[in-house]
Amino acid sequence: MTKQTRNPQETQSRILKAALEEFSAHGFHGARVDRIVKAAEVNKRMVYHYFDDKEGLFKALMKKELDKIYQVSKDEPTNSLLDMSLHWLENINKTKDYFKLYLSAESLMNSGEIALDDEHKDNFSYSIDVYTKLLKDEDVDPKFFLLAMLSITSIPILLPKMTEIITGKKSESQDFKDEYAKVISYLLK
Amino acid sequence: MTKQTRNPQETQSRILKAALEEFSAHGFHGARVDRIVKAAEVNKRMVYHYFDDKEGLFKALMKKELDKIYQVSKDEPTNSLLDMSLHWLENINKTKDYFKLYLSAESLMNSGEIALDDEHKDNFSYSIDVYTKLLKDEDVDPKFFLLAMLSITSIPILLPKMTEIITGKKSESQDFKDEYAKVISYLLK
DNA sequence: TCCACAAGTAACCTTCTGGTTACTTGAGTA
DNA sequence: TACTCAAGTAACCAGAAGGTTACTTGTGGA
Repeated sequence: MTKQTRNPQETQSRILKAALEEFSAHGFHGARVDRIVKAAEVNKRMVYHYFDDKEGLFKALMKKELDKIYQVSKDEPTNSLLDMSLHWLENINKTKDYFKLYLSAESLMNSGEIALDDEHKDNFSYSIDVYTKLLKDEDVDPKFFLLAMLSITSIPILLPKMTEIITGKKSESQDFKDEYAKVISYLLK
Repeated sequence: MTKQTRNPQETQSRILKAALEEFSAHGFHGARVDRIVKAAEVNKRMVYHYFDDKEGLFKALMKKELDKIYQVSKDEPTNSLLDMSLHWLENINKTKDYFKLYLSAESLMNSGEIALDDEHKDNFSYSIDVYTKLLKDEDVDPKFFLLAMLSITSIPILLPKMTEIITGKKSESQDFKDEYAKVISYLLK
């Protein structure tokens, strides 16, 4: 196999990689196509060739990252509330990018600028089922419980700066996770 | 007092009001000065006259909204973890706008586009003190505990769409608050 | 071997958008 | 009353940003 002068798949994945960086860091409106193109070292035309427009690129990324959520979801334990929550905390790095992209999507959806596919919405039914069983004797709506758990695990991703200001640790660090896991254990004891 | 044809204070507050809407809905980069100007029914020049530039306007808003946080903080009960958390949930509408603005500020800070005044950082020391006392016999770092409580109360604001998808209720509704309060009670029982 | 089409390039275009210029008008005050 | 300066207006501008045009080049199949 000789080195190819053309490589559509690599071109696409280079674009996606650079776009993920850009959208995560700056959000949809803050992201610059020219920066993506430069970082990916591809011709600008290629972005439009493969993804139609900025929005198409964004949606392609969302889809790709949603798959990673499924991966983590697949391995979720079902035996206890605590283990489930710790599982999501443990896998924060895999779900991180999706949440960051989703944050942009939220306001875009609210202002009617984009509509997300339904697969992004059907994402929670499995977890709700499990929570329903585990919480059947409690006066707590499993859907609201899920939201609370989601909150706890996603905030360090969505507000890394605030997280660091408050706790003094970077949310990616093991130190952070260890100490935060104690809080979750305390809440679910 | 005759009706004035000029009213600098009202002009400023009209700009601020419209800007809050715009920045909350679209984030800093998604916000459009022209839309703010149109909604506020003022001349575009006035924005630059009073606030220098888009960033100045954004910072002025952040400052204004931070004051509301202090208001809620001032009335925070100190007797129990549960009451403290419920207090923030109860006052979600007052703190809402600050959180939404802060969300923009996070990525702007990370990419070095703006720097926030220190007052936005010193915001948590009081709560940490209270938590420290209440948690003195537990193996839990109060700072991390604060982060968890902050997460739970802020996510419905930051991700209203996701909140609605999961729970089926709008995060502003009393229905939502009542049901969510049960989760918090369960966690802090 | 040749052809059709996907892959890739460079330069360009249009619209949007934050910000400005140059000006007028009203209000407090000496 | 006249002067000064803040308040307000309309038209304009430069540059940024997303997207396109018109073109060349490589590759896989008939």
